[in-house]
Amino acid sequence: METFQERKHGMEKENGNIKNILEGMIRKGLEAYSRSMGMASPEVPILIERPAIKTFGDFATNIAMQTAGIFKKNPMAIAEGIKAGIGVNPFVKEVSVAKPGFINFHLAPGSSSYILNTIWKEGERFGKQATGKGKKVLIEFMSANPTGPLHIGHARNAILGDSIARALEAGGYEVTREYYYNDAGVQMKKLGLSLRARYLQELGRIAEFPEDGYKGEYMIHIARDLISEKGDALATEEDTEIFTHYAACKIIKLIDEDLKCLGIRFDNWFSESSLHEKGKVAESLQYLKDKDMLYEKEGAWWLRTQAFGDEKDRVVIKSDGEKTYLAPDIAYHKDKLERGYDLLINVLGGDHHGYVPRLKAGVQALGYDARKLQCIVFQMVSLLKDGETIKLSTRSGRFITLREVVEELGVAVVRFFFLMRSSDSQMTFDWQLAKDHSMNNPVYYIQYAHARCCSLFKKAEEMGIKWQGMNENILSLLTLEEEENILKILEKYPETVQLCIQTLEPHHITTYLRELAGSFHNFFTTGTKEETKRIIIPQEPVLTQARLCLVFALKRVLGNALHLIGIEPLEQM
RNA sequence: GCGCCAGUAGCUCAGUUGGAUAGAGCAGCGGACUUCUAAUCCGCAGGUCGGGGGUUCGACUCCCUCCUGGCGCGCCA
Repeated sequence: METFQERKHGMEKENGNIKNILEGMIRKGLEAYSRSMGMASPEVPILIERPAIKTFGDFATNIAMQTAGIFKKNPMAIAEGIKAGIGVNPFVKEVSVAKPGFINFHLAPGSSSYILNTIWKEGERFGKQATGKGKKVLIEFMSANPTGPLHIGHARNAILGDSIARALEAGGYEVTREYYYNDAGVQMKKLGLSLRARYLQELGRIAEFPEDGYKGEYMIHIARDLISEKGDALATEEDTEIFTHYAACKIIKLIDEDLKCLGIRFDNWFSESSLHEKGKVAESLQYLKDKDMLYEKEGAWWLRTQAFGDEKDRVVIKSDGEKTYLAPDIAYHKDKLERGYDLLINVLGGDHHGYVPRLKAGVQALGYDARKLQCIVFQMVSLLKDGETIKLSTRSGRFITLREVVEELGVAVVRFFFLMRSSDSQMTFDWQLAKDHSMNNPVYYIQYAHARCCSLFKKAEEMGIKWQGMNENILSLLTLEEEENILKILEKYPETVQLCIQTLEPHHITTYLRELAGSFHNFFTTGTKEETKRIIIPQEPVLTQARLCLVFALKRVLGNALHLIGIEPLEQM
C-alpha cells in the first residue's frame, strides 16, 4: 500500500492534475488494444469528462465510441479492450465499462483532496493558465465618444471588456486596455459649439445654443472651468476647435473617473484626431490604394470589403472629399497591428455588429489574417425598475449615470449583475434585486460564503484552536459526501478559468462562484444539525485541522474567482 | 427582403464546444435557528429545450426549414 506522500509525488510528476493521470492510463490502454488488433494507435484527442450522474463515477471517457469507426468494432468491445490494458494507479479505485461504450473511473476515497495542497502552494496563482504566455493582446473597449459622462447603457461594455482583460491576464497574456475616442467629426463640432454657447452664457452674454447640442448640466460646469482658466479671453474666439478640444479633454477625465469607480483603468487613451494630425489616415489610404484595395467609382473611393466577405464594398472617401468613419478606423487598426500584438480584441454592442465584417475586411485588406481581430459582440440591456422595463441603448438610458448606479449599488453588485448572463443574450438588469441586500441577491450569497470562511478561522482562534497550515497527511480524513462535493468543485476552478480565456466569456465565473458558494453553505449548514459534520470540533483536533484546510482552500478560490471579475471579497458581512 | 443574436420550469437565466436520467436562482408549498453568523440549508411541485425535418451509437448543442422577439442593413457617426 502506497502512502499518501508517495501518491503525491506521483501526482506532481503528472503536473498535479488527475486528468493527466487518467489520460496517460487511457492512452496506454488504447495502445495495448491497438497492438492486439495489429494496428497503430490512432492519433485522437482523449476527452475526459465528469459524468452527470454520480453513480457512473468521477470521470469518464468516450474514447471507445470515438474510435469505433477506426477499429470497425462495437464500442463496448473496444471499451473492454482498452480497459484491459489500462493498468493500475493508487488514485483509481475502479474502472468500469458502461452501456454505449463509456469507460468510467471511480477514484479512491480521499483522492480529490490533493487539490487542497495545490491551492495552498499556488495561492493567488491558483487557476492561472499559461496558454497566453509570451503573447501580447490589445483589448479595445468602451470607446464611447467624449460627449458626456457615462450612463448605465455603457456599463455592460465596460465591465465585459475589463473582465475579459482580467481573464486574459490570468491566462498569461500581456494585456493592453485601450480606449479609442472619436474627438474629430461632426459630433465633436457640435460639442465645441455647445461649450462655446455655455461659455458665453456664463459670461453673461447672449449666445444661441446649437440645435440638438449637448444640453447636459456638465457642460455648464466645463464652461465655468474654462472661465476660471481663461477668463473672457475666448469671448471673441471664432475657432471652435479650441472649445472642442477643451470639452473633450474635460469629458475624457470625467469618463476616466467614472470608470475608476468601477475598478477599471485603461493603459492607453487613443485619440482619433491624433491619427489625422500625424497623417496616419492619409497614409493608410495611400497604402490601400497602392495595393489596389481602393477604387474610384461615382466620384467616391471604395474599399474592396466584399472580396473579404462583406455584403458590399464600402466608401472610405465620399464624393465631396470628406472621409467616412471607416477611414480613420482602418488607420487605427493598422496602427494597432503595427504595434506588434498577437491578437486584437474589440468589444462592441449588438447595435454595431454590422461593422464587424467591414472591420475584419479592413484588416485583411491591410494584409493581415482576419483572425488577428476578434470582435466580442454583446446584446442589449434592459432596465427593470419600478415595474417598468426600459431598453438601454447607448443613446437612451441617459437618465441615469453610471456614477449614480455605482454609488447606489456598489461596485460588486454592478459588476456581478452585468456578468451573470452570457454576452450574446439580452439581459434585464433587475434594479429591485440589485438593491436587495438579502439572500436573494447572489452577490451577497457569495460574499457571505467568503465571510463565513474568515469567521471560522476567527472562531477557531477564539476557541483556542490554531490552524497549523496545510498538512497533506491528514487530508484523507475529508471523506464526507459534502466535502467531496466541495473538492470536486474546487478542482474545476482552473478549467473554468481556461474556459473563460478560450471563449472570452467571463460569465462562466459568476456561474461557478454560485456553485462553489452553494456547496460550502450546504456543508456548513449540515454541520449545524449533525455534530460530526461541524468544521470545528474541539474533541477531534486532527479532523478540525483537516476541515480548516478545506475552508482555507474555499476562501482562497472564492477570493481568486472574485478578483478575476474585479470584485473585492469581504472578510465580514 | 437580407444578415447577426436569442427562444430551455410561472419569471430571470446556466448548460464545460456532441455524451448517460436537461440544471440553478426567484416566485409557490412544506420543513430546519439553546448556531462553527438562518444574509444559510433541506424537501415537494414545476419541462414537447419555439415547431417540423435531417446528420449518428447519442442532439438543448451540428445542418436545413418555418414561427416569434431584439438589433443591424447610408457617400450617417
